[in-house]
Amino acid sequence: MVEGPYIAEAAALIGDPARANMLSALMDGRALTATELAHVAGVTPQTASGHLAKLKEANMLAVERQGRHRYFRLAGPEIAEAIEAISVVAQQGAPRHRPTGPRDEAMRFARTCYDHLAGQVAVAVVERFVELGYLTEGGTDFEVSDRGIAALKSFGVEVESLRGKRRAFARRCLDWSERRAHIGGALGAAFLARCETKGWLKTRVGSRSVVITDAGRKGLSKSFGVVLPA
Amino acid sequence: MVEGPYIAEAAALIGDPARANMLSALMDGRALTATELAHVAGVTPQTASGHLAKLKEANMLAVERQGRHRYFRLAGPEIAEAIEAISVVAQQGAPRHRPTGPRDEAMRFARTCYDHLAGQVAVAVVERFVELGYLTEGGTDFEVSDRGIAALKSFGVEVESLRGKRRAFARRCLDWSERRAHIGGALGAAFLARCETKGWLKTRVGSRSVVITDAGRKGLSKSFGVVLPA
DNA sequence: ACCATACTACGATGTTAACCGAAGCGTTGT
DNA sequence: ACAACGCTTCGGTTAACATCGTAGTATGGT
Repeated sequence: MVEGPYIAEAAALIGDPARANMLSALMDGRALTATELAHVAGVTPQTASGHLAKLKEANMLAVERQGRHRYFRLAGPEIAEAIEAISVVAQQGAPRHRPTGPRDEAMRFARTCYDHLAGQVAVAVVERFVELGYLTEGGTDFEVSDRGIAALKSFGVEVESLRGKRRAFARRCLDWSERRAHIGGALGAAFLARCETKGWLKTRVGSRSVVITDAGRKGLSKSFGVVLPA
Repeated sequence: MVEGPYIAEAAALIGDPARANMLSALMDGRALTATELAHVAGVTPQTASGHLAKLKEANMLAVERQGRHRYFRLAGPEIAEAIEAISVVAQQGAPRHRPTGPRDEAMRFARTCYDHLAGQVAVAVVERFVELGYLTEGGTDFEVSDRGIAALKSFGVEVESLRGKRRAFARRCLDWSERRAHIGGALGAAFLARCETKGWLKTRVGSRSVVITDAGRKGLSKSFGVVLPA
């Protein structure tokens, strides 16, 4: 079992409160500056700089410089998945003071996961799409049927143009709260983006939770027959 | 983002080399005694005792006492999944001295994951089963068709008797090395157990890697048409 | 040219926790 | 009853590391 130490190294990196806060803040897939991350972590910029260097060294973060800013984002979906998996054990791990506040409620209902939609809404959409025969679940990814391609096209997402990219096309992403799969990858990102431009969903800055507008509820119901809980 | 600290707590627990070694050793789902775990971790029994207490406190491990021994095992499949997910980022994280020894080769080919089969062999079996229409992939679990139930019955696994249990029936479990799903849950465990009693597979003590016997190669090919790499 | 901003490098400090030795408790075997 | 074994608790030592203050470099704005 030579892998133990390597696992420990990676886990220890996530295991610091400041770094965990930074990673959590990046879970929506956006890129944040070093100072912003210092703020969410509750440490000074100097300290944050050190943490970010370590996370970058371990290839957990990717960095992009823009003028005098340095934007950090998660290096890939695998990082997000690992953090979600840890969330699951952290959740059931400690049955102590864990006030399920309104924010948690909102998070459960709809949130971003890296750059795609997650939560009850995301799962409801996937289930409906499978029901309609738009999607089938194969391997680690979803397959989109011809009917699905047509439906998504009329919705405003060009499936074919997403395929060529290096990025996974329609990855299955396990939902932290629902424990069911939702759509990640390029298709998941495109779907979320399209919902936003249509005004169906609104993302709030500084939070992963997503608000469904009235138009969104009606649209999801009318276009796809998706039934959302009240 | 109130969840950061909780994630950090869980990750830090996994982030200690001694504890990571213990958890790795338990990844095959067996239960080990405290002293055995002390040995694999490379620490004294006193130190191990402290670590085990913490892991138990966090509900990552379950304990069972038997005489003067205390047997520890992973508290559930979620723990195993989290560790696998961390393995993925640890893998791609550090491209330094990582000698892919023969043990790693063997692990990639066939190993146990908690209590079911993983690696190239496991993935090959799943793909073939899907191809034959025995399985379909739905949500977080697989569905077994009538044809699949019949085939498994003649193989020696009673699918129906597995359903009632509290445990997930046929969970999709993402493969660390292959990055494709294989069968976990009660069905995965039953399949592995049946392969062992038939003499198709041999598990080695103290290692997660699994050996395929000649009978196993022939049997998998003959019964299911599974093609294994040389 | 000047200053403000964003970030990084270095050094000092303080806290945390892993570790082991010694000793204690409970169980098993003779 | 006694010894052996498995495991846990306690105390003290040591090493690692997160943190911040000071100081430095680079970029952007005026």
